[in-house]
Amino acid sequence: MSKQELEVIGQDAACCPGLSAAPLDEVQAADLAKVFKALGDPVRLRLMSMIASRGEAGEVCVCELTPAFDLSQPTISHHLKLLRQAGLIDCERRGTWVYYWVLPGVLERLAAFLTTPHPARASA
Amino acid sequence: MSKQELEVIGQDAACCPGLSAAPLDEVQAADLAKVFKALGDPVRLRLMSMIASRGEAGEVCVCELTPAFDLSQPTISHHLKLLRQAGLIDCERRGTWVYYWVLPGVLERLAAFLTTPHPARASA
DNA sequence: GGCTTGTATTGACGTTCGTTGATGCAACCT
DNA sequence: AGGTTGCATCAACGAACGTCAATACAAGCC
Repeated sequence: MSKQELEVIGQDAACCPGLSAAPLDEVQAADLAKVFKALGDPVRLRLMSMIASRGEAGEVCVCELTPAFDLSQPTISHHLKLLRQAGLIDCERRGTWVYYWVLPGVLERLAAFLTTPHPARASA
Repeated sequence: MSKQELEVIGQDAACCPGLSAAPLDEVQAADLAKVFKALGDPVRLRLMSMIASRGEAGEVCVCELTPAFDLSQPTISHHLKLLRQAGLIDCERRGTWVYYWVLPGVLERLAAFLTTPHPARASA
């Protein structure tokens, strides 16, 4: 039920130069785009928000997520899968229920990627 | 050649509670999702990166962007339009050429949205 | 065992997206 | 004026996406 995510937002190192640091090469862009694409849907953004608002080490049961939407249960399950494949969340089954949480540090690394300034070239 | 963008990432106020602050409502999620969706394509991410790496108040001529890709000129033009409609960049025509730049503060606000912590409820 | 509940997967459908060639428009240059 | 260059728009196509009903799987309970 784990290990299927991307390793894009680096976990260890600073994933990549930063958006403004230098032009991204095709590989970096393709990997990062998957993460942003995962966030680029209203349902998935709300799911992320509902999970993330539980705070550090917080969890949410799927049974709390599904009824918050006007969508079928398979659809919610599908969106959760995409968020997981993007490396944003993970889940664990406990008894009958499945709990989701935000992978620690992912949001911080994404934010850092967006704001890392370019290396204000000394020559200019 | 301007005024067609979203006003999602707030310009003035802090746009919205923050992803982890509280569950997003449908309207906030729909608006924010458009921004992330705009970044959710490898070509657009590279375009953003190429423009952003010019730094504050930096500009890039389209004539520099197009040849960096293995895509037709209309395709690049289309992606630039989407980034502009998402409120991430703007452009101006000067003579024969068109120059693009990143709207100031947008990336910072997006990053803040991702990392704003939830209001560590005092009761817990 | 069989029944029930919670979640994931499958297969299909309509819609949106990324791409292109053709065309249009704006500005420069003789 | 006519020709050329840079960029945007249009119309069309295939691919990817979001959604659902049906089904399968997992775990608890009788």
